[in-house]
Amino acid sequence: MTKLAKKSVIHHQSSRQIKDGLYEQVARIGKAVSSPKRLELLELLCQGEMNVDQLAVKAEISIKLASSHLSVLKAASLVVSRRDGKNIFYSLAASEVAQFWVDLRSLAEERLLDLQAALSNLVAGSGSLATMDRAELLREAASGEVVVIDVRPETEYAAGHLPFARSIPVAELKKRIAEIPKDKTVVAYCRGPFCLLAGEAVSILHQAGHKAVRLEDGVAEWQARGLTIQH
Amino acid sequence: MTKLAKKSVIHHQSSRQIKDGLYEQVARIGKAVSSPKRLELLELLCQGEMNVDQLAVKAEISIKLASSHLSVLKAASLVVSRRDGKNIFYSLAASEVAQFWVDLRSLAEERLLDLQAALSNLVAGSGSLATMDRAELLREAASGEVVVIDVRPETEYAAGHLPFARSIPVAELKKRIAEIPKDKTVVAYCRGPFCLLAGEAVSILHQAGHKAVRLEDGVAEWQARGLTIQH
DNA sequence: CTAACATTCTAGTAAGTTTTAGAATGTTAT
DNA sequence: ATAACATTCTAAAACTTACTAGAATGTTAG
Repeated sequence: MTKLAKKSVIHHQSSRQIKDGLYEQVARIGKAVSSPKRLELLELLCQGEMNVDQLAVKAEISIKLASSHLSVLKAASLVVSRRDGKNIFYSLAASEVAQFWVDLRSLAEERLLDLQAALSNLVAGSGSLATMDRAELLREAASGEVVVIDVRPETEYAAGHLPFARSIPVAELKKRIAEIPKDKTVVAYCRGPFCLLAGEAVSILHQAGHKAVRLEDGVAEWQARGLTIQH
Repeated sequence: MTKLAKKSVIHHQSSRQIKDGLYEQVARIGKAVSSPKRLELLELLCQGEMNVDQLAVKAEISIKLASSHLSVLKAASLVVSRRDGKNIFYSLAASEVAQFWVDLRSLAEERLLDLQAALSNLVAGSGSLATMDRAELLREAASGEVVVIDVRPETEYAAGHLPFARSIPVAELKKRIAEIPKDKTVVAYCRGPFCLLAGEAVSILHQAGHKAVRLEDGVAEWQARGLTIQH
């Protein structure tokens, strides 16, 4: 009656314990996305399947650290892995994860003034494509009025890209610049608003006398709007 | 040239530093939603404005702890506060925050088997309203075929509720059960899928010989589907 | 077998989080 | 002035995280 009373049942959860358990589960996802490096890895995986080495190089961290972050993401069921020969390839566990990354980033952009400021600095450098909406862009790309180029590494282009886009990785842009017609506006895109590749590409194109603008969307943003991706 | 060279510029950020800064900002939101108690507070605030004391009581934590969690949410710009007399009332900083809570919880439900299992235990107790879709429910509620009751505390009902819903807080349900017509199906809802109030209400109604089902939606879920809330 | 890819274990440092508690402070209503 | 509401500061304990490094382990291709 005194010490042993407690709650009189042991194998039955109190409603408080049930609730705590539920919120704790959701917090697992929150914890998984509470580290900047894990978010960067997640965004890279939105570009398509990659092995640990590619992820580590692109995120500029050690393989061991990448591996441990990836195992956290995997424990939260946000990513899955697959072995192919010597390599282990990671990919998003579901398309909802890409959607969630876009939602999370959008919320952060809406709510955090620091982030808005940082992004407007980036945009100031290379004119962003604010005015043109996606349907309009699609129409102009289809008709050939504008040239859409995907400046990510070619493997990411191969894993999925915007309709009518051509692959010209930013690393090859200078030597391949002759491929781009001088009389048309070039729309360059990369991994999304946080990626700097499209900005670089626009600078290079401007220096070469092209009319070029940046599209902030990447494939994840494009898909999040319900638009289709080409393979 | 040796030690001072480093990167030759001090007031100019490297592209790595820029990126790190961007992801770090987004991680601020992730950190804010990485604690179970903060998530519970966020869900409570989805029900409407509340002061610290109400939040602390409902989340079953001390006022001081509630206060410190709330200041974390405020630092992440997810909530705002307002003083009214002796009380400080917190509320969501924007409707996008409620939408984000629903998105985050949905992702967790989709990805985490543990959470699915915990929820199916809850649902097993009180038959959930899986079959009826929202438009259908709305029609039946409008025509009076079903009776929709909001079993949250009355102040939460007053802050916003589903169309055609009547307020009968679960604490008063037993003594007010005569108010409910015996010949109609009762649909009870509360704060959302993680809230146990509607389940309790359904049990009480069943014991009293009523036909009753639970609607898992709360106002946040209802709004997240683009449906309107009544005030 | 060897080399390449990746993970795991151990271990350590550094830093941050969650929670509780006591005391002090500030604001507002009565 | 006093009481109620809420925050802030301090401190401490328990815990978790991020990162680095070295060594060992496991898997697969050739």
